[in-house]
Amino acid sequence: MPKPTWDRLHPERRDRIIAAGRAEFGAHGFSRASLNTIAREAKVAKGSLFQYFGDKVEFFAHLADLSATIVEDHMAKAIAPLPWDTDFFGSLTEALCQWDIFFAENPEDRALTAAINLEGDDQARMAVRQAVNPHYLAVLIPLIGHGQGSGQIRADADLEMAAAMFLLILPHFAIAPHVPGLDPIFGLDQRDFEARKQVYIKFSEVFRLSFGTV
Amino acid sequence: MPKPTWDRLHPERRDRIIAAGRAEFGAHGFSRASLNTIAREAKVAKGSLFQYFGDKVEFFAHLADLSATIVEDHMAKAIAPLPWDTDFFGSLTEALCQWDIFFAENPEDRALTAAINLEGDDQARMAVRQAVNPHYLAVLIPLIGHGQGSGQIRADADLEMAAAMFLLILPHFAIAPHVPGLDPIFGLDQRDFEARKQVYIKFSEVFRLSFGTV
Amino acid sequence: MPKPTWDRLHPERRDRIIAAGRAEFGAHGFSRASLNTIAREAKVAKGSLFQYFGDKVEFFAHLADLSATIVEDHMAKAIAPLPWDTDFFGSLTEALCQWDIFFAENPEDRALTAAINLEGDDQARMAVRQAVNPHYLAVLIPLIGHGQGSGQIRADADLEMAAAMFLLILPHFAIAPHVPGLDPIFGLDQRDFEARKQVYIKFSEVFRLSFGTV
Amino acid sequence: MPKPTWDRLHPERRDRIIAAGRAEFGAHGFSRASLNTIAREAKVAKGSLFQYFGDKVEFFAHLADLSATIVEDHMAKAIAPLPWDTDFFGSLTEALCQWDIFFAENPEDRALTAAINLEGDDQARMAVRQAVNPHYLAVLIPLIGHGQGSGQIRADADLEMAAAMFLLILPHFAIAPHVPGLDPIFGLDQRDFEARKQVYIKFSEVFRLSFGTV
DNA sequence: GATGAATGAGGCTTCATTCAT
DNA sequence: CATGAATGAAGCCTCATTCAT
Repeated sequence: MPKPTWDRLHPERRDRIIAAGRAEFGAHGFSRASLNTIAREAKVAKGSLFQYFGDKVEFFAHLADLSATIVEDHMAKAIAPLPWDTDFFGSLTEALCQWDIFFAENPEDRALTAAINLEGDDQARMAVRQAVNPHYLAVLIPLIGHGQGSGQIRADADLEMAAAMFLLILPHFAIAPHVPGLDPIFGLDQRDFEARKQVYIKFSEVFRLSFGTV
Repeated sequence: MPKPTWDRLHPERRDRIIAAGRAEFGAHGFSRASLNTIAREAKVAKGSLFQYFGDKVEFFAHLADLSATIVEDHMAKAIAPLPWDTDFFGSLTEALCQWDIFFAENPEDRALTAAINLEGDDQARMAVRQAVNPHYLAVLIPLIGHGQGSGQIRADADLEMAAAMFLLILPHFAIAPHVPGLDPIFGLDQRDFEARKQVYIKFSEVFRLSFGTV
Repeated sequence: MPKPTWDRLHPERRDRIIAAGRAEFGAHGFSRASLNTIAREAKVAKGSLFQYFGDKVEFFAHLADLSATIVEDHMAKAIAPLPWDTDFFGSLTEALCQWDIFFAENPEDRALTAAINLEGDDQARMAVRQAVNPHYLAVLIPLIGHGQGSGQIRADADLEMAAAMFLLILPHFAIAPHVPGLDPIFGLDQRDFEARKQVYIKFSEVFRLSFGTV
Repeated sequence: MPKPTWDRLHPERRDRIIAAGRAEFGAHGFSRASLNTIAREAKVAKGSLFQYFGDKVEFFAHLADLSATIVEDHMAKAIAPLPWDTDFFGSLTEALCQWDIFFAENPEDRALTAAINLEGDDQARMAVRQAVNPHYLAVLIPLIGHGQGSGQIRADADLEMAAAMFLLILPHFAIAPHVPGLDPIFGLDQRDFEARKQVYIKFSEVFRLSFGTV
């Protein structure tokens, strides 16, 4: 989606632009982020940005894609060693903890995730989610399939429903602990990691009851 | 939250402002909504808005509160006649259908709900959700309690978790059928009501398995 | 076409804006004129201009209308005393001289006329000519009718053709003496008034031969 | 006027640049045409254009020259067979029809002619008309001389005036049928060819009365 | 209590031209 | 001779808020 120019760019320059973009879009969301600010922070002429991306939406979508790739890679590695075959739902809890930790430790990716999920502009949201969703599903789908293959998820379970619920709840778990006002019940934003872990345990349990074998 | 002036206003004038505000905030979300436009549509001086509300956020929060009240009232009435005592989860499906229908038939309340849930500005989002959440909970909490009282929800079920899941999924069910790109799995935005009803049935089933008595 | 605000404006402020607008549009034509410059020269906030006019085109059209009104008023007065009844074509020559003199002495109206007639943007040109043409015709039509009424223009002359030729040639006579490169044959831009007068005499003669009684 | 490099260019490359330039300048006029767009359409590096032409004006002037050459060649051939010696003014009508047809069938040359005649930038207009006018006159002058030689134009007619009028009216007849708002009286842009032909007949008659022998 | 004119910073985007490779 | 990345000024327009009337 970026223009060919983008790929031919000196890596150091490209990195400056990415860094500035991540910071700005993360801090203010798509609509209120300023390309002026990004250009200034990246020490790049305003017009240059438009040599690389057709418009603001395209730029945001690219950053979203990059971030989602990072998240996907990290999570793929983080959950690979877990004992899914023998303890699917325990591994799920652990995966949610890893998820929590990752976003706690990577505030920029977290902020971008928030920006992506809270975008109100139709066009921007569609572009950005189209870029991001495949990355989520690339991890989720095989994982759920694995659970079914190992006999821990019921053969007749509705996998679509499971995936849909994850797609709704994962961004929430990523963001809510750090964005005030998103979760008025658990108050995820006001608890420490240990307290949050209890929530993840409960959620895994809910999931087991709904989709797991008896 | 509105200034005292607001309440002393001629009702017809107040209604014009509310109507214009609902339309504008619904159409563009908080950040991109224009007070200029609202004043013009309401046939009211720009400055007047600031006689009634301290700022844009306060105005938005008030409209959100009003809308949530409408939704709460409607849903309370709609679900009262359902046979919760004898068929809690069937009633839940039916309630979700009513929920779907209400937002299908009331595009302005739906658009406001979307605006509220997708707002990226921290301050605005907190203000607005603080105004809205109590209305959701006012319906949800007694209902869940009722399910437990009638023995259809397990005595040891985690009611907080149940409420939290609802608070996450209800706005989604309200918005997703009409906002493109929110639900890439079920594709709620591309299905007719009958197809969506199947989703609600499945969700009730998930909920029964997680929280219901055996 | 201007917004109501425009008419309620303090006259002195309005005049400053008009003066700045005439100067800038006259100097650079519509497309290359800068609203920034106009606002600065008029000592008015950039945004204010948009309180008075919907956009750049509307602003330009208003200035064109004003200028055409000035020209119409001036010419109506200037040609009223001429002996049209007894010497139509002599009066025509004299009227063309007056026309020449007016634009020689009023460089801003001349520049605006040039800007109007040379505008390449379709939308702007249509808007602006719609505003201007009626003023030309308000003088031309009765005049030509007069010539016919007094028996100096043939009864069977094609008045439409006459009007059309005037509408084409009048702006040319207004502009060409002061804009280089428009008239490579007579070289109107390189001659003094007396030499130009010879051209007007010739043109009147052409006109007499085409449309006058024998 | 182009740099020497231009002539040494591979013809196919040169043609791509010409085609892209004609399309862009014709579509938007000189000021608003974009060299970026031209380079992209011609599949040529932006910088290359500046190897062939000193600047935008020079490029435009060259394209104008080319187009005028095409028009001149076409018209010279088209009017050669007409019976100027025996029916000068009938031939004139027919020539105007050919003129109309040519520009109806060659939208790019027409658009360029419009761009040339409506250019508001002094420098650009002078450059471009200097390039174009000789082509017009190369056809007009001998033709008018011919009319005089054959005794159909009066010996004492003012040929300069005749040429000047043509130079004003020919571009108008070329453009007005296809550019809205240029001709509010005849409404050339709203008529079909047959109706326009009536205008050309009338114009020839006007010309005959002014300059023809009795 | 109502008005609405004024503000001016800031929004995204486009452009002709240069110059190092 | 060709390339195309970089520039940065300038473009039009929008906005929430203030304040004198």
